[in-house]
Amino acid sequence: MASIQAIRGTRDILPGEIGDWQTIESVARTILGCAAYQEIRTPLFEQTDLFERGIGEATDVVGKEMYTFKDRGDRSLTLRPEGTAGVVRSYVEHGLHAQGGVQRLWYTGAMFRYERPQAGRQRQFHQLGVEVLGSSDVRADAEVIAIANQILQTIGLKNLSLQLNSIGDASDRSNYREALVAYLAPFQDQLDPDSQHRLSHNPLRILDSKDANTQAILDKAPSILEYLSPDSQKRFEQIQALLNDLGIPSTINARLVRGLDYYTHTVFEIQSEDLGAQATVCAGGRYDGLVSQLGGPETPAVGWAMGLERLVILLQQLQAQKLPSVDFYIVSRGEAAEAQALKLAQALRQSGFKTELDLSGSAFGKQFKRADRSGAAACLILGDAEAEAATVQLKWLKSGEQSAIAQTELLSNLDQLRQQLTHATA
RNA sequence: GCGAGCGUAGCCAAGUGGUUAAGGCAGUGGUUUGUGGUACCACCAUCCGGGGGUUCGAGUCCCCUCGUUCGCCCCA
Repeated sequence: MASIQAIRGTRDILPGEIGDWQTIESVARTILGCAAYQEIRTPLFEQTDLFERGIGEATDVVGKEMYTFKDRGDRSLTLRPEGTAGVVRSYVEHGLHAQGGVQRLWYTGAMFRYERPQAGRQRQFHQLGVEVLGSSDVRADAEVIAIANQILQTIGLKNLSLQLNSIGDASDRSNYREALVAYLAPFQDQLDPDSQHRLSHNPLRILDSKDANTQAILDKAPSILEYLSPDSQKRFEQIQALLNDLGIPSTINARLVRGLDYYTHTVFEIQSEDLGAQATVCAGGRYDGLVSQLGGPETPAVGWAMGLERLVILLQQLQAQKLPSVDFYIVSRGEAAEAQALKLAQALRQSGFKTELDLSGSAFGKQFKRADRSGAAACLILGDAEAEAATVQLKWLKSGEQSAIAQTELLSNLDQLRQQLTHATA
């Protein structure tokens, strides 16, 4: 194809589906506002180093999925593959911790990962996420999960499940890692190739393997939950109790480990039954070590991110798109009438009516046809006679009732008009 | 990065080697130069994602390429 098209893994969001995006954003904005979270906007690209140190060099996201390039000053920059690292960098750089207390932040925007595009996965995609910085209270973990849950419920999504796990602190994990490797070593030959490789590099991720044989071997493997210290254990029990009190059902999944290195203790995912292989709609957890790792003071933190494209897919599954209809469709013919029609349209718009002006100049019959298709409640008609008398024909399209009214009178009785509109559309 | 499927107009879609590429929806014009939603008529792909090859002849077969879908990896 000779014409230029959007590059692989990117997509235009056209007017027909923008409503779903706006629904999701406004629901989230309202809920986050009520929970006293503040929006933060950070740059789309950062020093490459930030992601390498923050996310972990051994992770796939950093190892093979980053959009990294040199700028003209020979600096290595990377299009952000996720939101947390940038938010934490900003938090440290601007000394937000010095403001004391807990910082509750949220963000939304485009993220970039160089992956093979697939349903629910693109190279440029959008996330909405929250970060609570400065609290180690278990209630913070519960709060962020409750908010995620509230957003998804309010949007109207069904068939979701919350999976919960604890991966303990660094020492719990290193104890467990040893135990897991000790258990798996004798089975090394029977593991799938990826898992064999991970045995030496990142053994915990073997738990995630979808290979049936590997999973069978894992059935008798030790569980991370048996290796939690008493403190970690207590945390995990508390979070479960809190969610239970909040009436949020959850499932413990001891094999849930996340792909980014910075997580500690609580990790969770919310999955949908109605998506394909990319079923995770929201994921997150606690990351107590990240802030200090990026040069800030020891700061406990917890957060999550949602994949907006995936939410849009789910939203589209459960509602037929209905075209937004307009209040008034204005048809006109003749020089004077056309000029008056424009003025009338502006006046109605300024008063908050959704008003569409027919610009075609074609025959009245054609204009009426378009008026009908626009789904307008009423049609305003201006021809030579109306222009002369400074009146306008007001026609209710559903009933077909039509009457002449002075333009000034129309504009001075807007409240009444508004009432008639709600009746006409009801 | 790997495996498999698909790619015909804005959308859905027939066509499986032989002159001019069905049909439906949408769109545009008309019947109707001041009144719509129904109906009827007309128009709407010199071309089958792109490039190359086989053939007397290709949308139809082969190769490459791009895109897309599903899965793996991984992830939101």
